[in-house]
Amino acid sequence: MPELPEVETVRRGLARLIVGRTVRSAKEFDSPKSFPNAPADVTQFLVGAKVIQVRRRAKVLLIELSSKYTLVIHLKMTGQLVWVDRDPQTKSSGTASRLTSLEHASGSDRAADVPDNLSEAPDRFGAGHPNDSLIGELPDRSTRVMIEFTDDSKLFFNDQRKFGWMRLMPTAEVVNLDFFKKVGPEPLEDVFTADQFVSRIRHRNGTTVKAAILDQTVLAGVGNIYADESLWGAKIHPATRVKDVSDKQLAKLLKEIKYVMNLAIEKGGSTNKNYVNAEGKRGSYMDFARVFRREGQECPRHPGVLIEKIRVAGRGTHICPACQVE
DNA sequence: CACTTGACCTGTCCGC
DNA sequence: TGCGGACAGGTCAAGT
Repeated sequence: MPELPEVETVRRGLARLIVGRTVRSAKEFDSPKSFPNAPADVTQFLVGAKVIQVRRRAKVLLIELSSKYTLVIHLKMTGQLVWVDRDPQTKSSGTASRLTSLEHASGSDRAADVPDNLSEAPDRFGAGHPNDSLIGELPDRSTRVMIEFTDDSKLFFNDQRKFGWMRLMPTAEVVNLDFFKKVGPEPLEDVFTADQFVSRIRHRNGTTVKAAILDQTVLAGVGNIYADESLWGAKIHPATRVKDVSDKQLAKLLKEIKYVMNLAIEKGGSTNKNYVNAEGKRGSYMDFARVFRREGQECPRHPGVLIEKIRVAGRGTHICPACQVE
């Protein structure tokens, strides 16, 4: 799925595209799997409601409605939230300009925290053209929910693997979800310090450092791509036990997590395969990735040394055997 | 309790 | 070309 930078990119797009719009109807294509709310709830709290704001916590999107209900959405591996204007033919020309800045979310434009030795991301050319659309005519076979607004524009929840979910619930009850009770701090918030990170990750001293940063209760938002990218940045082998990583190395690791996530947000996220933003466009971080899905290519720090793919924490894992020694 | 593995699904790619 | 198996950005539940 989308990891934190991808979900944040979708959030920013939705904040621009759907805030202020009013829901006319909602249709679920594979009831009740994706959207199991009772039809009566949908009628009462979704239809007729206006979108107030779009928030994010960890990898979860929260679309707040004027009905005091919120759509809570987790995209998991292949989920997409795509907004389509009412007339697809004018999509490219009309979409962005027609929608003036309804809201700019706070803290959006913080500068990337760039470690000095990594001030330039390797700009090897990847396959992705940042604005390529991966979306054809919607709905398609992966569409699970379609929400139509009163201006005839539509929001599609597509999800090929059907791991994702969408729930309509009272806004006041969102904080009581088990996931939100357990999930760790937001890594990009300034109040989350290296000391806190070290203290939290030390509770996972017995496992590998990669498993620990993928653990959403340690910190929120790291997934497989940014785990590999940040561990390479910090020159830590992913299979190293947390107890064998020094506080200083862990502080460096957090700095790298912040760096890759900020860079990824700047690049509109990573499109490995399915991910698209709220306008159906891919992200370009993969063009800047140093190790993720680059097995067989040279390490940017070690010309002649090839990146390897191994398995750590049950996940495909990319390392430079020269800089990341267990 | 801490940690690891399988399950959830569909699609794609790779080797035989 | 067809078929089986492995694998894919996440998170739970069940197992050790």
